[in-house]
Amino acid sequence: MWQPNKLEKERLEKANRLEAGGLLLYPGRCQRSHTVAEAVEAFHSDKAPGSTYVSVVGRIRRLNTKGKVSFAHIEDESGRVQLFLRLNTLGEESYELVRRKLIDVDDFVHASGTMMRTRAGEISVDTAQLTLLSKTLSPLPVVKEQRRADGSVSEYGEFKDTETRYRQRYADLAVNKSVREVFVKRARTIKALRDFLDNEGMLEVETPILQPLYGGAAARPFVTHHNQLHQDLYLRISFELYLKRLLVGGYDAVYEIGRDFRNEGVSYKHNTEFTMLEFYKAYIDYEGVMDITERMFAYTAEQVNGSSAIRYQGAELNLTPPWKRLSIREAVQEYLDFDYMDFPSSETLYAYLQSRGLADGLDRDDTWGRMIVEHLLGNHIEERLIQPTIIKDYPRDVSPFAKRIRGDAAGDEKERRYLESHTERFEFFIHGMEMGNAFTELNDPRDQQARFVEMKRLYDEDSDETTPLDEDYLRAMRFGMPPNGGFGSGVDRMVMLLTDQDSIRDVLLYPHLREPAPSENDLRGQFMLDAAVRQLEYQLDLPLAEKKRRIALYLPKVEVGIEFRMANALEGSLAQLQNLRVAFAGQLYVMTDENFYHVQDELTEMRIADFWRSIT
RNA sequence: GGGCGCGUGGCGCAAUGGCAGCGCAGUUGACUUUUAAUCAAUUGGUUGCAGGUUCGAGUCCUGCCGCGCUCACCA
Repeated sequence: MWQPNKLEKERLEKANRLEAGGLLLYPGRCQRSHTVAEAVEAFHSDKAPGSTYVSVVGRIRRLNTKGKVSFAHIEDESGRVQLFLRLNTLGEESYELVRRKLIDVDDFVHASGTMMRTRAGEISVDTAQLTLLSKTLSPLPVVKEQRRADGSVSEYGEFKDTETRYRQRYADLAVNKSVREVFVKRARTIKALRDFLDNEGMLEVETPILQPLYGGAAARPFVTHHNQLHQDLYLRISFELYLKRLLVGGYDAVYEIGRDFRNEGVSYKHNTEFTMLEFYKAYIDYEGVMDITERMFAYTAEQVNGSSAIRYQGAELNLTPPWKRLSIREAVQEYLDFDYMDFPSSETLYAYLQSRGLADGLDRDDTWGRMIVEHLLGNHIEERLIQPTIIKDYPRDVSPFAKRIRGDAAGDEKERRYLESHTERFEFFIHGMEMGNAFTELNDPRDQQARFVEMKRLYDEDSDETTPLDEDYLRAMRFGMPPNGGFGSGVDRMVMLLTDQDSIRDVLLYPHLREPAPSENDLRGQFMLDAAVRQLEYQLDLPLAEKKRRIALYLPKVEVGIEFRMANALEGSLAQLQNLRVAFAGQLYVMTDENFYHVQDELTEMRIADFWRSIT
């Protein structure tokens, strides 16, 4: 339950006074003739001064009450404009609302009047009519701006506590314009990607989010259950297998932009759910995908920021094609100065890396491919790939859906082994961050089946790397899948690049956060209700209506003061309960999964640890 | 999950273990061209939660909760 603080009580009081005076606090409609930006524009193209009459709406962001004349800035999505509020123009009654500050900063208002310029030079609405559109009961955080002579804006006071900003994104957006701009650019990014892919002749499709079998990537899935069908379902970790089935169905090229879910840690570049873009195009290989990738990134950057050269975290990045392309083998040669093909097994490679002092944090039981990709590339090379770089030709055991590399070893044993153990796959990196992944897709059903089996042999059942064998996917492939190139990329990371944000959370409107501890008031209410409901549910066999009646009677009698998340803790471990202190009067029953305890008939206060001891 | 850091009025921040303070916002008053308006007065706090050490804890110790950074994990 909401417990208004001092500021909120003041606003509630104002709201009551306004309402008592017959004012509508939340009228259903208003007449808007211009957006704020249009109103300013109209003033500029105004031939005769004072001839432009506008009705604008917005939220009050600044209010300067000064005797018989006042100034307010209102803001709508298009920008801000000043309201010039004068007793003579506005009239006694309306002006009184302003002068008495019954209309506050943060309220939504409607203002009508002619456009004018104040003596200080600011274009303003000479307000003749001011109407409240929505009364704000909780004030937003205070942020003041100063516009300097050179046009730059500096802020005084900020709303920057990250936790509150993420949990109360609406307040963050309402106060921080730069945050709003990020999400405008995000929308433009996704639109640009769609436009680009549509123009490439690809068909946008939608595939299941709930899948009976997950696959297409190496990640732990979320599991859920369909009650009626008695079926476990996975939230997808990628779209890959469903999209490629569509190429079997006869589409030349398909793409999907949507949400993936991975049950893994969060970081500045990982969120449990994130937006993925995947496309598959028949009759091209990974070289073709590279070309599309480069053009797509350059195009999107141009659409969003007006240039394919961008500035990210102080670095100048040029997304203009062509990008640097090199094989992972060449990358290791270039950055770490050795040829890993000289160490063709995980044992020999590990021994060599140890001798070079490069084995820190490396698991000696890892597969050969993982040592190269996860360790050498991931830990030693990735962070140095600042300008867009395509790294291609990956070891096979980490690439179960990519086609073997082509080429002629010409009798050279080392080269023969290289060709045999590598696939036509590439990842690309910008500013040290992996941006996407692509292959010449495997379309030989026999090879694909062998890969599934091989993965099962190489990785434990519960390893992230393991990919469940998908019989239906193999069946689809047996019907004939055209040769094709596929692509997958994290859209959030792309938005990070284009908006110069260093955390994925800043490009997600609602990033995933832990459940916060509920306030004591919430707990009090929740606990009282739980206690009452439980008492009735388990002690009395009554019709629902009677239960409700008794709950209503019972509630006021229960006086509970607790200082923790009681509801959750009761289902938690004993250790979690140690610090709880519970005080209650009246009859109270506490439920756990197995037991049902009658606690006390009279006032009791004890630590939960003691309570637990007394009943076990 | 490990390490480091942070948590103090609505927001931003102070406080060698010794009276919890400042700015903004708010409230009251003055002001008919302000724009971080100004001037005068003024309200507002169980310092994330629970224990402990101490004559005395925002500060030190322990546990817990949350957030950030980082490592691990991770296309």
